[in-house]
Amino acid sequence: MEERYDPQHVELKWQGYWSGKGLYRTATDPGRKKFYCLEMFPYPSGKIHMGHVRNYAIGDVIARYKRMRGFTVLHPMGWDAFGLPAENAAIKQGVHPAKWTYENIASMKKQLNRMGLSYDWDREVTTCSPDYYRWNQWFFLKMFERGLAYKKASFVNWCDSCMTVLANEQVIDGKCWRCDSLVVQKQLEQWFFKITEYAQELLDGCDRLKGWPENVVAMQRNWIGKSEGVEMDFALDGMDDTIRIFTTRPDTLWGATFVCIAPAHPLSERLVADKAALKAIKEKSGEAEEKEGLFTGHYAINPMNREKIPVYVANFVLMEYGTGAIMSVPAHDQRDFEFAKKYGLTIRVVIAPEQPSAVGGQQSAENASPQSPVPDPLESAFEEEGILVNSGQFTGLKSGPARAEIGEFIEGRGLGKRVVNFKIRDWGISRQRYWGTPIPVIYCAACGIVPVHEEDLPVILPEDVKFSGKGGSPLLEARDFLKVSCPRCGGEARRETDTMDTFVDSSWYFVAYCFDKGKIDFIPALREPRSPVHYWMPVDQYIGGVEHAVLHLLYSRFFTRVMRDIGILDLDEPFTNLLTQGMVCMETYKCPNHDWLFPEEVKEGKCTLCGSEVVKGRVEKMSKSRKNVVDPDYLINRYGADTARLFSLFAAPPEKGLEWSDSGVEGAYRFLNRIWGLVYKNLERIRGEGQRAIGTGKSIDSPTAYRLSPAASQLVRKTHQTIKRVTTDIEREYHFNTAIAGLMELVNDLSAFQASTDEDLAVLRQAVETVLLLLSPFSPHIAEELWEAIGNSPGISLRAWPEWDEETAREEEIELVIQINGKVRAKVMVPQGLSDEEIKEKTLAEQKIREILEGRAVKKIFVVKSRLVNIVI
RNA sequence: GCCGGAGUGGUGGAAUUGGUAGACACAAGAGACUUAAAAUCUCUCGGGUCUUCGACCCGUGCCGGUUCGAGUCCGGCCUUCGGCACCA
Repeated sequence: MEERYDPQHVELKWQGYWSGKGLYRTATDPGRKKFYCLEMFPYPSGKIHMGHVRNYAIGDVIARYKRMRGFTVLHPMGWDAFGLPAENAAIKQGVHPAKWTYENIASMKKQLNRMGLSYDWDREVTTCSPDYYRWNQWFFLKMFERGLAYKKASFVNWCDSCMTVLANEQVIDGKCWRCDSLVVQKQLEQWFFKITEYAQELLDGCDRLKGWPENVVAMQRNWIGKSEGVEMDFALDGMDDTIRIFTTRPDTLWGATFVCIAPAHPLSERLVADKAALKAIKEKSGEAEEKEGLFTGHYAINPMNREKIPVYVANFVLMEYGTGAIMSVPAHDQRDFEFAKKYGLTIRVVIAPEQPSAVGGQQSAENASPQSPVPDPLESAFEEEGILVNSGQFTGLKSGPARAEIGEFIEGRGLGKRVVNFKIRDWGISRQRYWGTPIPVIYCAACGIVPVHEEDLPVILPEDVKFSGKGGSPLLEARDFLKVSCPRCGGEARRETDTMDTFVDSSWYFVAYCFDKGKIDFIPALREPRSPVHYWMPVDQYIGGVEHAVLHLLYSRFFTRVMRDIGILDLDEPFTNLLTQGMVCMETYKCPNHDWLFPEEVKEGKCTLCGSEVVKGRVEKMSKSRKNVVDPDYLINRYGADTARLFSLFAAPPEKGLEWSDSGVEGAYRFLNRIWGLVYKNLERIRGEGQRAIGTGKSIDSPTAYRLSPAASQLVRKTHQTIKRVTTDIEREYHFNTAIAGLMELVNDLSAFQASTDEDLAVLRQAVETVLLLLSPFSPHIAEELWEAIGNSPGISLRAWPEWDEETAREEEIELVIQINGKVRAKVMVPQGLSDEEIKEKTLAEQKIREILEGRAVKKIFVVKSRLVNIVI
């Protein structure tokens, strides 16, 4: 029996025990309530970082807690294993991406296991394995059948010297990250998933994401970007063509004094004579700061007032949104205003601000005087709503009603129609990359695009390819892969060489875990209502970084609906509750000679490399570039996983940023040591006497059950209060930091407790057991070790979570706070459960209060039940 | 610009539905133990005033309001972080 707390020894022992017994294998028991707890799976970069530690510690506490509460828990882990870094490693180091990836997985898995995370590794999922990605291909085929996967030409970042498409992240200052040559926008045929088909549904679903952080929901809404307006045709003067524009402000139609079209608009080539100027504006559009335009020499007719207005090509108009053409209302749109100023165009006011109405009450009266509510039309556009002026028959209406009426008018006259526009665009999934899922499509000269037959899946990514580093996908050189016969006509054909965006892999992995032993098979699920998918989905608690607030989470919501429509899922939303944990941050240090320094390179404010004074930087997200990183391995070697977990859970609530501090880690370590010492100090006594008393069958759950010393009854009470506190803190928003604080309080009381009688020892034992049970989700190894040490059979993590008794937890006496006019004047101890009248009497009888009240009239007394009295004088 | 958070001691952070501001920890200081140090344990720890025990005053970014009572609710600002960004 070890006397000293040795985390390495304890943790290895219990990790071996857990895996040996298969303690965290998923138990599918339809009789119990299920709980699916999921953390975002990592990219296997090779090493875990503190962000992982925090994410997985949070998830593990929830999984362990729910298990103790009697749920059947699914708590899986896997690998988001396709992606660029593996390919870069192949180019730079000559390692095959598969080898690199699987080696990284092995070492990261070791690290995760050292943290004592309670995963069911039987369900491990690796997205680069054919067993997994065949289903990517299967989904693709299903979506292709439904027209949800399609091919179209679109603009992409293209590097001419590397001959490849680049992701936005690989374009640095408009240049290729690899060869530094200028990146151009090139039109290429690309595969898309039609997420726009679900835009409205994804938006509506936002209202039902009650368990998601508001900001994430807001970001999703924002990204989907619905706006309602009208589309209408402006005829070109003296030509047969018309320009279709989109506006959300039909109430400003009479103020339209020019029309702008996007440089990429199909009409711009035809309308502009000066091709060189057009080319210039096309090349600059996108990142240009300054608004620039080019007069086409043509005029359009405003259909409302038959006015002839000039048509411009303008760099601030986007082809991708709306119709790629706008009517410009400089008086009421800031961008149009700036443009009109620059090119000397007419600015006509058609919306007047509403007068501050009397209904507004005091505020508007107060605010009215200092600044005039009427903006000077010459300084900026008036973009708010108001009353229409100079607007023909609609003059005098308010903006809102005017929009409705004008909308009807336009539709009635056949001038245009009311439309809904979304910002969200279809999801381009083609990547000219090797390390990804092959898109299961074959090109046949005779038949065109032919999907691979379902029974021919998976289309295996060939391993025997060359990584030249010269750009272009290695698949283009893979003859055996490329050459294929057409599934339709049998003729000679060629495979698609593009692979899928890795976000496809992560859009449904949470469903993959539902299958036992990772044997994914959606085909029976199509018919079988008892499929494990239906049992486990949706994910009850999802935990991950906020950086995925839009892409991954939105794609997953989209995929879930597609899966529903295919018939393998019976729900709309994949994640009932979402917790976005904050970043792990740390101080930064900078040396005048050596730039950023690792924390260990700083000693007493000096750089250890050159001895010069170190400048303290901001607290920033841990990152290699800032060198403000702590290696989880180092931490675990030095303090153990229990300490690492405890600290990262205690220092801040999970949704907030976590600032790393070495002394904070020390503090967590000290706390565990205190518990260790506490148990071993009393070990002989609570193993013997304590157990005997418990063994009588009576549990010490009420101070009145035995004749207990006041100190012992206080400890029983505190124990029950702590169970209540820890439980409610976990249940309510997963506030582990306050739950742990509660545990610390109980441990502090326990340390001070002197047990003399057998009853005292029984109380002590019960309190210790409670501490260990409550601690076990946070720091499971030490809890197991001490649980066994005091004579219990191992396996604390599957024990029932302790219950508290409301009656026992209640204090007999309460501290009554006495206020006079809202200020605290006295505190008295009073028995629990007095009536308001009795409390008033007690208060007024108090010596100090009598002194203060001397000669003053009491106006009123407020009593807050068992807490506070406020006397108004 | 738009959307969403956040401003509380030296620091991280507590404070159910308005009801004792600063739980719990870190750092700091003092003491005990020790030949000494580390570890451990005990005490102090928002600011100020006063004659002490103790008492009183001020204090949750700023200004105002509601209320017996505001960190919490309302109105108006300031600062800061994150996201989107010429979306018509």
